[in-house]
Amino acid sequence: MDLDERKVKILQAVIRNYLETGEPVGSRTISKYTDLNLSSATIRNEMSDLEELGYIIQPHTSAGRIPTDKGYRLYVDNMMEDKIHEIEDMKEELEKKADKIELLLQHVAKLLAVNTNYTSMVSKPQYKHKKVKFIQLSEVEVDQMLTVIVIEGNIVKNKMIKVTNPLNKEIVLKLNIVLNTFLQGLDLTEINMALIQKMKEQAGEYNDVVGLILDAIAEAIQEEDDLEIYTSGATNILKYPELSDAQKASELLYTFEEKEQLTRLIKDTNSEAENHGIQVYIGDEAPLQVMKDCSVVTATYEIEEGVYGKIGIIGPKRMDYEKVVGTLQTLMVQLDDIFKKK
Amino acid sequence: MDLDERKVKILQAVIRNYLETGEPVGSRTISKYTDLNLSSATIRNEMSDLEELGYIIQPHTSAGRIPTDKGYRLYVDNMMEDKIHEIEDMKEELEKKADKIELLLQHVAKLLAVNTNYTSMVSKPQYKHKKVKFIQLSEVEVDQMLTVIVIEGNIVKNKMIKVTNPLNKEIVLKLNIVLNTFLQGLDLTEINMALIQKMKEQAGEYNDVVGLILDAIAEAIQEEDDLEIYTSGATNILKYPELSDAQKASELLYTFEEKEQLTRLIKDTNSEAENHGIQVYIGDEAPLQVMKDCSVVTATYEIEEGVYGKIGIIGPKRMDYEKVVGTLQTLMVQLDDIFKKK
DNA sequence: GTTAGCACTCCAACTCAACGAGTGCTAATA
DNA sequence: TATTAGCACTCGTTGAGTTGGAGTGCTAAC
Repeated sequence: MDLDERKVKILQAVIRNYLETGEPVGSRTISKYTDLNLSSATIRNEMSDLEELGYIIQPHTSAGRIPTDKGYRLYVDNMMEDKIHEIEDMKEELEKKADKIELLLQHVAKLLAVNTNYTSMVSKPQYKHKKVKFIQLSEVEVDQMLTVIVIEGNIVKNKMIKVTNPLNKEIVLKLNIVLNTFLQGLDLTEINMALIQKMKEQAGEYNDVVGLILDAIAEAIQEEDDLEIYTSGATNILKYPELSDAQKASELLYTFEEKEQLTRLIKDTNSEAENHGIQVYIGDEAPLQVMKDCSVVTATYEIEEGVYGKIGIIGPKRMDYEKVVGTLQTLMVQLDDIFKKK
Repeated sequence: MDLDERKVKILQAVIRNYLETGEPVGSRTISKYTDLNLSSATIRNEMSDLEELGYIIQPHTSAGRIPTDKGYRLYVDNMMEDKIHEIEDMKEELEKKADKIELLLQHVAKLLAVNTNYTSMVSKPQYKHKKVKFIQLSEVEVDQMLTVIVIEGNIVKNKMIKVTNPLNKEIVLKLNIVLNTFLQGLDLTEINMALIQKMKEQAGEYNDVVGLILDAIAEAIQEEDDLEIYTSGATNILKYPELSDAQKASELLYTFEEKEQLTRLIKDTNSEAENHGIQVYIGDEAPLQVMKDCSVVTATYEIEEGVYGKIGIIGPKRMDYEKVVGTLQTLMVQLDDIFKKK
């Protein structure tokens, strides 16, 4: 027995209907609401076959059928193929816009969630080797020095430094020159003891300030090291009865609040993501145990060669896959627009 | 009939027990687990009185009693008086520590939530008249200028500005001097057209850059204008059955996710808060309709004269008030420590 | 004033039957 | 041979009793 066209159509109908209602769908429903013009009895036979093939399942003997993970998988693979290709082709060339990127991504997450009624997450792109691009030391108050550090990707970090004895303008100028000539273009691994020693020599009696600034740089780069994730619409999962029983909902919501599990998810999917397109994880395929009753759709965006982040949707398995993929797509276009405008 | 000491003790016992169990408490329980040495019948009589006085209520005829809002109010007012005074006395003198303050407050929120098992919120202190303290323009790349703006409270903002024709070092120096001499110490209302015109004159052919920088300043100050709120432990509310029915929980969680309702709450409680101490809102007293089944405890902290933020706890009405107030207190001490150390 | 005792109330949990949606199977039909 | 009508069967859901227990109010005795 194999999967002929009619079976696929019936499977499609079952899935579509189940996506809408969340209830098991019976043969009579399919018979009435499709243009196949088959009696419920015939549908029953076909559905029986589909069950044997593992695409649908009965939650209990006298209930309708619901799709299995395998069924969803077929649906996604077959019916979405076009859409997915479409998107893979449009290589988003996102202009870097590092300051305010947090707000932007938060906004993206929000849009995603509002448009889909599912939960969204967006990860901040990470540069692999964070290089120092520019350092500036300036006096804000007599004992307060401001260190501005710009790292690769025009990410700007600030750190106030308290000094006990004030530095005069010349010293500040000199320190700025020393700092920039020594450190520009280096990442953390390249700033070694020998280098630090030399800088401190040049700084003379102000070597303690250099120490503080180096700490600030380390801190700034370290800060960028942990993958930041923005989520939105976490409470949307409560809209789907199959996910909103106390136990499950609580675990899921907790996962969205404490994001460190999500970073694992992002990292896991990153490593697999040789193709930088859209990926769909259904049920147990999802990289996190808590999401075993969910589907996860992720997309990768690149802001420059090798620097990319993820955007994703988490929702029930009866997720409106077409819409989700569509939304991810439009949102990428919008992202593009925003980046280009600024 | 008035509220004698024994009635208060019984009321106390009812509330304490209800806080623990979340179940209506009966006369027998009180009789057994207090040192009053009264039979359940006597307790029954007293409870009947307490009900008549409006401190407790029966959810249905043959059930135990649960405290009314009035009951909780008495409990809080009477039994917490000492604690509240204690805290009002300890005027927290929080040293300002503006950069990284976001992380710090986030941490505070987390600690609060973890310690209490309720939901916490922390608002960022706001300066009323945001004055420009320091401006710095520097070249990061040939067409990329970085504007650093420090405003009152040592809040640092950055903005990248793209220029079409590069500025040489002298021009940058000159612009920095112009910007700082003209703008230092001013807030948004004081930067008027006349001033802007004068600055542009001084900037000569680079007046467009001045325009961009002014925009950046406006943006930076605007950004600080909206009250930022950090929350933690939103999912904790699901631990309390009386709050975790689908409808209520969903609304509450949504409120914590979309924080703009919380800003209203903070602002409302601010205006009332002539006393900068701890305030308890029980049930309908809470400033937000969604929290009508909750209690809200807020505390005000001051980082300098007139600049304060709020920290607060939202939980079920059967909240462990003593613990919450205690935790708020310890956390304030910790906050103090952190500020002083740095 | 306190307590023991008892009748009463009412919720929660359980059982049970009726119902209905949906199935599988068989026999008839095109 | 594929499709369909018909029917018996299954099983979860719903709603109506039933019961037990926790808790109360009241009364009479201490």
